[in-house]
Amino acid sequence: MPKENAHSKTDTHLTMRVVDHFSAMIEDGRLHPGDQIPPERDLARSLKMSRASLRAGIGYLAAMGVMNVRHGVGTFVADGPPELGKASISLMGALHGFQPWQMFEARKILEGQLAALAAERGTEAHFTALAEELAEMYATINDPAEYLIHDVRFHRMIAKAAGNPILAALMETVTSALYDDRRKTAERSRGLKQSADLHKELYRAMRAKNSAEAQALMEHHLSMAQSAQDREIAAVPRRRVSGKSKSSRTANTSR
Amino acid sequence: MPKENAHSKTDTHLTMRVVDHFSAMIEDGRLHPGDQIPPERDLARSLKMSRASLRAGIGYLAAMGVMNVRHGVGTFVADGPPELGKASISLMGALHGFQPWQMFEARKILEGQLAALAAERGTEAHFTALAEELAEMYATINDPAEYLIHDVRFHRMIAKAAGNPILAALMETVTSALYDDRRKTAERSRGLKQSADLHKELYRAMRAKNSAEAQALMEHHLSMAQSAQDREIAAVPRRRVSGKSKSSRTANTSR
DNA sequence: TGACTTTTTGTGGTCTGACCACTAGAGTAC
DNA sequence: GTACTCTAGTGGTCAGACCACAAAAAGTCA
Repeated sequence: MPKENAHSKTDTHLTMRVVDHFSAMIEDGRLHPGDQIPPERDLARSLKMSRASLRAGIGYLAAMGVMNVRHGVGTFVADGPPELGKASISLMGALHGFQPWQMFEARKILEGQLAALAAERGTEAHFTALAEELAEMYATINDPAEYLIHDVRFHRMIAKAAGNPILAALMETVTSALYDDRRKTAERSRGLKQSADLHKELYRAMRAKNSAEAQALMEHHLSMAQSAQDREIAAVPRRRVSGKSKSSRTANTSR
Repeated sequence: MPKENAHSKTDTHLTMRVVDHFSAMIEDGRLHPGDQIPPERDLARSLKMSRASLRAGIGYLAAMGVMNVRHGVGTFVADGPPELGKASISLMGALHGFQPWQMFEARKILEGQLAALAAERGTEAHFTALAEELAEMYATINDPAEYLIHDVRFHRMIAKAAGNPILAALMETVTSALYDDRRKTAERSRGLKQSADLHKELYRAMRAKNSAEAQALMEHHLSMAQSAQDREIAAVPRRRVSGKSKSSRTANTSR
C-alpha cells in the first residue's frame, strides 16, 4: 500500500507535489484558514506545471476538506468547522458494511463523553447558547424541519463546550451520515415534545456540572433515537439489492 | 451553508456527477471493494464527458480513500482497511490548532472504549492473535522500529475484536497522525519493557472479559504515553512558531 | 440623487487531442 | 528454465482554447 508520507521532496506525482506544497504552507503558518490562494493560471506558472495538474492537486485538497473552491470567485483555505472525511462515512458504510447500530454505538460513546466534558468545562456563554437553542426547539416543536436544525445546533454546541475540537470533528463525521436521512424523514410532532424534554434535562445536568448524569442522559437520548429509527426502517422497508454480481473483474459502468 | 449533498441528479459540477455515479454503484452493490473500473478513455465516452472531467471525479474519490489509482495498471475500488479522512487530521491540526493533549484525550476515550468492547465481544481467534503480537513485542524489545509495528498491530487487533469498524476507523484516523513521528523517534529500550508489560496486563484483562479493567488499563497506558511525549517535547524544544500556528508534528515516544 | 440594469473583468470549469511514463505480460534468445 | 526485449494497455501530463459563474464597474433611467 503506497502509504504516501508527508513532505517528500522528489514525489513523482505532481498532484502530491501540490498537496505537499500547500500542506507545508499551512503548517508553516504561511497560509491561514480563510486565505485566498492565487489564481490557477498564475499558480501553475509559478509552480512550473500545467494548470490541469495543479487542478488535480487542488481537487485533492478540496476533497479532504482543506480547500474550498468557489466557481467564479476563487480558491480558499477552509475556515469552517473541521470536517473529517466528509461524506466518506456513508460510502464507507456501503464499502465495508457499516451497520446502523454501529453508528449509534459510536455516537453514544462520542456524544456521551462530549456531554460529560461539556458539563465539566462549559462556560456560562456556552450554557446560555444551549438555553437559547433549547428555547428554539420548544418554539418549533410543530415544525420538524426547523426543529431538527436547532437540535443539531444544540448537539454541536455541546461539542464546542466540551473543548476538544478533535472529538467534535469525529462526532460531526459520524453524525453527518445520519443527517440526510433524518432531514427527509419528518418526525412525528408528538415525538418532538418528548425529545425536547429530554434535551432540557440534559441541559440542566450540564449546567449543574453533573457530568455523570449528563453522559447517562445523552446515551439514553440516543438510545431512544435509535429505537425511533428502527421503527422507521421497519415501517418503510428498504429496497433490496440483487445478489452478488461477482462476475467479472471489470465492472461495467455504463448503463 | 451550501451543505452540498448526495445524489443530486442535476448536479452541475461534472466532478460531483462522477462521484455520485460511483457512489450509487457502490451503494447498489454493483461495485465491490477490489473491483477494477473501466479505462478512463472508455469511461469518459460512456459518461459523455471529457477525460479531464472524469479524472477530476476519480481524483476526488481517490482523495476520500474510496478509489485506488495505480499508474499503468488501472483504477480500483478501495479494499484495504477503512480509513477516514486519511492524513487530514495532521493538516486539520495545523488549520484549527489541535493540541496534543486533545489528541490523547480522544485516543483515551476511543481506545479505552474499544478495549472494553473487545473484552466483551472478542473471540478466541482475536485473543490468540493478540497473544501472538504480544510475543512479538517481547521478542523485539530491543528493536524500537520493529516493536512499533507490533505495537500498532496489537492496538489494531483490539479495535477489530471490539466489533465496530466505525470506531476502529475513527481510532485509525486519530492515531495515524501520530504514527509518522513515532516512527522517526527511536524509543528508549528500557521504556519498551514497561510498555510490553502493560500490554500484557491489558491482554489478560480482556481475555478475562473484564471490560472495566481493560478500559482502565488502556487509559492508564495512554496517559503514560502522553507523559513520555511531554518529556520528549521538553527535552527537544521546538523551533519557535509565530502566533497561533503551532506544529502538531511532535514526537511520541512510548505507548 | 438614487436605484436599477447592463457590461466588464476575473475567476474556476470543461473540452480537445496529443504525447509521456509506468506496468505487466507476451515473445524471444540463450 | 532463465533472462532479456518488446509491446499493448493503462494512468499522468501537457497545451491552448473556450464556457460558466460571480462580483464589481459602468451605464441608464426615474
